[in-house]
Amino acid sequence: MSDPLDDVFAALADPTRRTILAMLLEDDMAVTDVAEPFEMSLAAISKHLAILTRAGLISQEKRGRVKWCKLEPDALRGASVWMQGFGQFEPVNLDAFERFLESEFNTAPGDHSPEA
Amino acid sequence: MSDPLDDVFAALADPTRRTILAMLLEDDMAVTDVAEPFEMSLAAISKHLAILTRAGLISQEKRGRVKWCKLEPDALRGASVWMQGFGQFEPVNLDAFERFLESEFNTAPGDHSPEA
DNA sequence: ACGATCGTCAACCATTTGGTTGAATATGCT
DNA sequence: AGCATATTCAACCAAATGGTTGACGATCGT
Repeated sequence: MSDPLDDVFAALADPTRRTILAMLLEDDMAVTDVAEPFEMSLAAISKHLAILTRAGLISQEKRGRVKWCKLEPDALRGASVWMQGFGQFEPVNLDAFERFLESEFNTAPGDHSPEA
Repeated sequence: MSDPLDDVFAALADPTRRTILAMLLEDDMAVTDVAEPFEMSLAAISKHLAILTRAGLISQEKRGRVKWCKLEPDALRGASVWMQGFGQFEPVNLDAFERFLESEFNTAPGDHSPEA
């Protein structure tokens, strides 16, 4: 009954969560490591990660006692498409959009070289 | 001290507000007319519009006793760019993106034909 | 000047959010 | 077995959110 965009945008509305996503852009991380740079409890970060998971923006896989967090960038697609409905642009042709991105950046899928 | 993205994404997280934005895509509207299709008080809509205004997503101009609401799609740019930092796409060349959109849809700026 | 319309304000309310702490659970190490 | 580490759970809290209603100030039409 509730639009997934609700969860995605709500998840993105918090700066801590956006920072977490940016961190995960570089590499998958364990919950404890995600929490390390923040001045807030591990439990708080755990909640943030749960929210990101519910929004589909990350996935969490438990391996041993460590739970690994992985960015799921595809979850941003819906939101991105929605937003592109504004501006002067018409409802967007995603296939063409992807072709455009490919030709622009010549990037193989999943091949993002971390800059740090 | 607080990131404008906080306000933009928070504004977008509510389905009522997203619907309002979609309505304004077709045309500028008076507050009362924005409120009409919703089953909630005018005051509630007025608050939603205030939130959209604070996020920069719309502007409001009072002409006579009527306050006109106008979509400000540029406010989505920052959020859009932020999001495009994810996925497999690298930090995006917006100019190229716009050229792409132009060539795809061949649409004069502001010329959006409403489908309803 | 009067009444109707447009929109906001103020007070209130229930629910959600973002954080805390301490206990609990699950796994790994020796 | 026993202890340390990784993570969540539960209870709690303050503040923010999304809604209501009723009163209010502006402006329009007659």
